[in-house]
Amino acid sequence: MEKNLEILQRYKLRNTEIRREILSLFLDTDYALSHQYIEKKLEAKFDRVTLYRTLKAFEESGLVHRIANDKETIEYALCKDDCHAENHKHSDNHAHFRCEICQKTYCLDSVGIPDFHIPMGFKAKEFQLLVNGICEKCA
Amino acid sequence: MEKNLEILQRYKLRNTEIRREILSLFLDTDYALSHQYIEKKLEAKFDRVTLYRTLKAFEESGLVHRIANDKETIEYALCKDDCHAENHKHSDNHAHFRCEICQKTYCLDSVGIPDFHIPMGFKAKEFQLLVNGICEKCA
DNA sequence: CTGTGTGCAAACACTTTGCAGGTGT
DNA sequence: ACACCTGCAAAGTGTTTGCACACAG
Repeated sequence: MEKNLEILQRYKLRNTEIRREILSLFLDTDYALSHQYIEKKLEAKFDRVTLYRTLKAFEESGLVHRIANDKETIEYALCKDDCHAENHKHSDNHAHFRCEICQKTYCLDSVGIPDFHIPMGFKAKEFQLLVNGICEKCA
Repeated sequence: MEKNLEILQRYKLRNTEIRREILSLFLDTDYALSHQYIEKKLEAKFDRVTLYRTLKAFEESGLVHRIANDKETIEYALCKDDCHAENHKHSDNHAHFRCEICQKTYCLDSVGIPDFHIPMGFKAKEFQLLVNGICEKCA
């Protein structure tokens, strides 16, 4: 995978097998991935600890972002399109959609966070919008 | 505490010591509480397991709601004002604000979720807006 | 060659479950 | 009286740390 290599380089991540594979998983999937899901997909090919560290490295480099949800599990996603492009700083300011039925979380890159009024005194820096509902496929 | 008793009754929760105390904690605090925080406050007065079950009961009865965040820990909050009033169904459709410095999460009851466009095919049911930034006190 | 990544073992932290006894209504 | 709540013990699950070795740059 040429593309994977290039992406890893851009984020100053070393080109190792597990990183290439996990990156491929992210690229091939249109919803957010949890540690658990990835582990299952990788079928014990790698150590669980390494997976933790890989996800951490991906997050810290800015390759993926963590998605807020009200469950116990954390999910990660690549931003689509130009988000993981030149600007090494992620703008996570788009909405996320979580399907009640299939439990998958999608980035709604087209949905920016709309303007709204914040009470006096609070300085807002970043917004995350989580929408719960039913997705296309489950409808 | 007269008020506590009344609230517990309204949510069909039995009037036990731990429930009264935890409810008081929620009433006395203007930010969201995590299991950990409550446990510390209660100073080993009750079993940790009971605390888990109490929070679960509070959540299921609709007394508190779970707040989405991108950390590992889950936080709970009473809705302010009329939210934990007559309607036993919570509307969590208000924004939450998390301070980067003090790490506290506040309900911004005054901030409703604004309208925005959801892509075709997705059926939205509930919205949660998380705002990260710096709060009044830490500014 | 050097610094970083990986796998293994173990520790640690978090959450759930089952059961016996106690308590609210 | 009955259903529900609590505490304890234990199991189950998730996450982190330290270390030795391997590997990418």
